Amino acid sequence: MAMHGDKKIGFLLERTTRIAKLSFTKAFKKLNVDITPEQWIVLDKLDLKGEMSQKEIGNESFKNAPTISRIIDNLVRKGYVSRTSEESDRRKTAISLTQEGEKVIQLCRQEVDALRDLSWNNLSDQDYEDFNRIIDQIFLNFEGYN
Amino acid sequence: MAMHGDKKIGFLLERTTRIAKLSFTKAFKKLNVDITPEQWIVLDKLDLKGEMSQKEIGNESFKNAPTISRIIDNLVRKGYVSRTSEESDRRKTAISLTQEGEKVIQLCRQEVDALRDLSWNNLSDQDYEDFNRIIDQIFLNFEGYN
DNA sequence: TCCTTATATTTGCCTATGCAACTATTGCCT
DNA sequence: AGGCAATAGTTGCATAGGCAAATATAAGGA
Repeated sequence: MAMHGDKKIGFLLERTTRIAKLSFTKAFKKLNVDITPEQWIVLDKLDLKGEMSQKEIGNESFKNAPTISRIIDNLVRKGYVSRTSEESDRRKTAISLTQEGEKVIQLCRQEVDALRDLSWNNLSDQDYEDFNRIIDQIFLNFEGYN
Repeated sequence: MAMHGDKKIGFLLERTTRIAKLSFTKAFKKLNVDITPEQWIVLDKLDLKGEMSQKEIGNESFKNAPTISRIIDNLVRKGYVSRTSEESDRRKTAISLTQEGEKVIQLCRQEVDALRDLSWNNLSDQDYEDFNRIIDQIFLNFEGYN
């Protein structure tokens, strides 16, 4: 395998992740919706799956417990989700979308999809498949190191 | 072009970027060097290019001025770089590696290279080229949105 | 039942990053 | 020269995220 020095993996990932976040941030601002990309991820998960515990949200979005806890704090403060202590296991809190939260989903869904499609401009279906495969493998490689 | 909903670009990027940073963080810890991946990026740039202004460092690493300012603050506090006001233009500060900073580079270089190679395990040279091309195009696509 | 361990969440402290506002210089134009 | 715009850097305030420690609750074993 050849050298990988000319373009640095960390740099490529970091730079593109950052501009992706910025783009989504601008999209929400354009729509006059006061959420961040991370908050969108949580709202979107709740929309797809319904009520979830913070632990479940964390597992599915690969974020740790403190991070999820604080993102939920902010979403509760904005009135987009609500916390309810679960009866069956009072360690858990059930997180669910409020009506306001559902409204936010409605407002943003189309633009989010459009932006995701835009990110694949000038790239083929084959590129899409390759990218998914490669970035998953890179993830696994790092996972093995940890 | 087909739908891109099943795997979400933001998620793929974010997850892999995060584990990459974590891996580098652990590598530095293993070496008993108290730097972060971001601080490494700056030290590495300075090692390659010699004295640079904060603006130059920011341009090359795609970080904004406040971020660079604070990363440099931390590196100065640790004694790995020094700030000198430039004579020709006193708005600029010349940042340079200290001897301690050079020592850090020496200590880490090998492990950083090894980790970068490891990230390409089970992937071909073609994959490497494809990934670079695709992620660059994704970056450009988002850049057009902004 | 009592004790130990595991799990879910929260909080404190730190770095990185974004935006906006502010300071200090330099450059340019009239 | 005088004044205004551009440039380099810093600082305040916010979110995200990492680690470690603390709290609350549940589960399992002696």
